[in-house]
Amino acid sequence: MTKNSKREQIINVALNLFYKEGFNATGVEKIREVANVSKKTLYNHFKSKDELILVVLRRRDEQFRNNFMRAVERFGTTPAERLVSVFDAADEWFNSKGFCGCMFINASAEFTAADNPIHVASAEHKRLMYEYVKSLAEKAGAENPAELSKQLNLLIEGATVQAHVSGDRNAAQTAKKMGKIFIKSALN
Amino acid sequence: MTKNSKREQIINVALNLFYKEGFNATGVEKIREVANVSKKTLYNHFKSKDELILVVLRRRDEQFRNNFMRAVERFGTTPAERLVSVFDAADEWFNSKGFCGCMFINASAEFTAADNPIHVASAEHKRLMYEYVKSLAEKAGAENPAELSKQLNLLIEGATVQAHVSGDRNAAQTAKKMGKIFIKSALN
DNA sequence: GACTATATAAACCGATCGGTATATGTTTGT
DNA sequence: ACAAACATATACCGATCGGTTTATATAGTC
Repeated sequence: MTKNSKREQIINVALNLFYKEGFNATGVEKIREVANVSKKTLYNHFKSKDELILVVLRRRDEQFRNNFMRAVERFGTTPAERLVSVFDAADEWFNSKGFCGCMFINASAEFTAADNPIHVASAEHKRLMYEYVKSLAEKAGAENPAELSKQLNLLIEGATVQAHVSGDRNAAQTAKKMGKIFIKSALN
Repeated sequence: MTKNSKREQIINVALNLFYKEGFNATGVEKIREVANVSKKTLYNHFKSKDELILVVLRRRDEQFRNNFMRAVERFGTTPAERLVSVFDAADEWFNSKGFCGCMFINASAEFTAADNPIHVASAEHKRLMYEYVKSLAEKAGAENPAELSKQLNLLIEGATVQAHVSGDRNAAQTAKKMGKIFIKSALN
């Protein structure tokens, strides 16, 4: 039970620090200190900082999509409703305490090269979000689920940026109003 | 004439390195080396790395908006056309060599605190882009120029993220198709 | 009770960080 | 021709970077 507790502790601490302070700005020593763990232990579990970042991103992806999907289900019941609910889920996220933008957009900003494993992992997260919304669109009987998902995701990304960079607390509502038009049109 | 050449050289080099490699990942020593300048000279012109970053962001804002506006004017002639052209300008940008996303989104990702001067400067750039599109919307006689500008900017942000994170070369075209709907609706 | 795995603290590595100091040129305007 | 302004190279500062090493302690398993 306590077998993986150290590892979990490191991942959780690293996730919070990376999200709030950034990846390059967060030193391994800081993570070690906050996690209350020896450096040896940290490097027993992760062979490098880059590997830790990748593990953290995988964890964040799981947590984020899980939370997002549960929020969508909470805000809507029918498939059609749930397409709209993605913006309510986004709204809740933007206005949650400690919101610092999208961790994967942030990661891509620090690791700009497209072939960097960290960048690739970020793109993968976006692909999974796309797949999720596409599956919602399919269940709702959208005309072109792939296109609708791409459109709704584009709106979410845009709202996320406005919420973070410009501190626009209503960005999700703006996007929701826009998204409804495409949803309605796709469900004819 | 060569009076400010050192200063200009430093700004240009720093701009390129910050954009391609990131802010925290780019050391002052690297900038000094590439700019072929002594460290003393660099610190005579800029009292700290943070100040240099702020100067670079101001420069980037000027260059970017200037270039963007000229592209918009190149792609469209009437005010109504030019509202659509913002997506052509974005398209050109996304597919230009060396594209690494939006420098201001990237800056906000590294300096997440909303009251950080660097973050504030990024928000200011977004505000100026908003004002520009709003002025286009006013000239085109849009019903609600402020709302239309916010919508179109949200689409541009979303496309920028998709283009950078996911490497989607067609993101601007997706956004253009979406934007046309709001433009048409606003111009009734 | 002995063995193995995992934990610890702390010293240490070379490299780099942002930034300063010093002492010596090289322009530049008058 | 001369002084002020700006340039240079280089050494230096303490702090931190990512990562390793060593020697010791604390678990859980047979």
